[in-house]
Amino acid sequence: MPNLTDYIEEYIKKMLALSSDQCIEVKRRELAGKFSCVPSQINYVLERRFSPERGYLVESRRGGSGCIKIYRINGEQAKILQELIEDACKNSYDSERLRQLIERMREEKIISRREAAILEVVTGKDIYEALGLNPEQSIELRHRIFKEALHKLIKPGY
Amino acid sequence: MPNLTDYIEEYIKKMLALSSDQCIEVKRRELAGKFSCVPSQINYVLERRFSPERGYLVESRRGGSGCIKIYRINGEQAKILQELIEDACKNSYDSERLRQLIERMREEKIISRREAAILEVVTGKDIYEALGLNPEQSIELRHRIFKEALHKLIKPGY
DNA sequence: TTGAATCTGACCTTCTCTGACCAATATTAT
DNA sequence: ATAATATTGGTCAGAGAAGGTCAGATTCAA
Repeated sequence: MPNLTDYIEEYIKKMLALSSDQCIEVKRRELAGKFSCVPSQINYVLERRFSPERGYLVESRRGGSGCIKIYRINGEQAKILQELIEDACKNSYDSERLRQLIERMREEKIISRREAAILEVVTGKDIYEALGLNPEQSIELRHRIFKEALHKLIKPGY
Repeated sequence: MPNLTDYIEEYIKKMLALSSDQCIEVKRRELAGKFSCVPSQINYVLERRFSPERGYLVESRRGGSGCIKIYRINGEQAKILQELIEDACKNSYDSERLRQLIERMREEKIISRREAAILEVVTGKDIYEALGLNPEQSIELRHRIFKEALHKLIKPGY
């Protein structure tokens, strides 16, 4: 009944549960070997079942003794991230609201201080007003930028 | 899991930490001997892990009693960024040019991949075109956003 | 039956490591 | 002094070892 992807997912989750720090390291080839499948199957599983949206982070290194690291980001963080994305995608926050969101993301360590700094600058109203955009355009643009940036950041691989 | 390069990097960093003045001197052969590898491996490590972009400076002297000096430097990144910014500020780069600049900064490790992703999104032309801005406004805005974001990043503390 | 999820394989990129050969500098012999 | 030699470090191409990507085949479920 369950398929290969399910088994691999289950296996990884067990490993994570056994790990002390919510973080495991695997070799793609080895793991694939353990399930007698092609290595890229592992990528598929990671993409589908261990995405940021589901509360996981994946990092990897190529080359000799390369590996794949899988982190569980704490449930709170994951929830906040989802909220933020949904929120931000619904509709136009004013610049103060956006600023608060960014601040919160930084506090929750979803983004770094530098990333927050960039986002604050590019979603601040000063830039747009100085250019003679009307308020509607300005809000729309900030909103758009924020959304796009967030989408980029939660993409697998980032 | 760590590989030879990691070990050598770690060793050098420990030495640096122990040094009083953020500067150490090593013999390439000796160091290679300590890790049972070929001498050029040391060059590889220095190139990959102790680049200026990562905040290090390497000097060497050949010949009898030659040696390699490794310094930890501060503020070098800021200098590189300053130059880039000045260039970008003088010449109003188009979106492709900006993209290349961002790419280069990422390659040089001045900004992270995530930071690069944000910058690429916010300076890409797609966002502005969809909003019906005329080309001049669009260019001006991208330019401004890029400048502001970078200025923020090189502020002390970032 | 049809569209989404799963799975495979061919090909690609990145990182590491080695070895042969090159370049520079100090030391020693003449 | 000058030339020869020894001692260092530098460069580069290539092999090998991971992991990544993507299109297409297959399977599954509505």
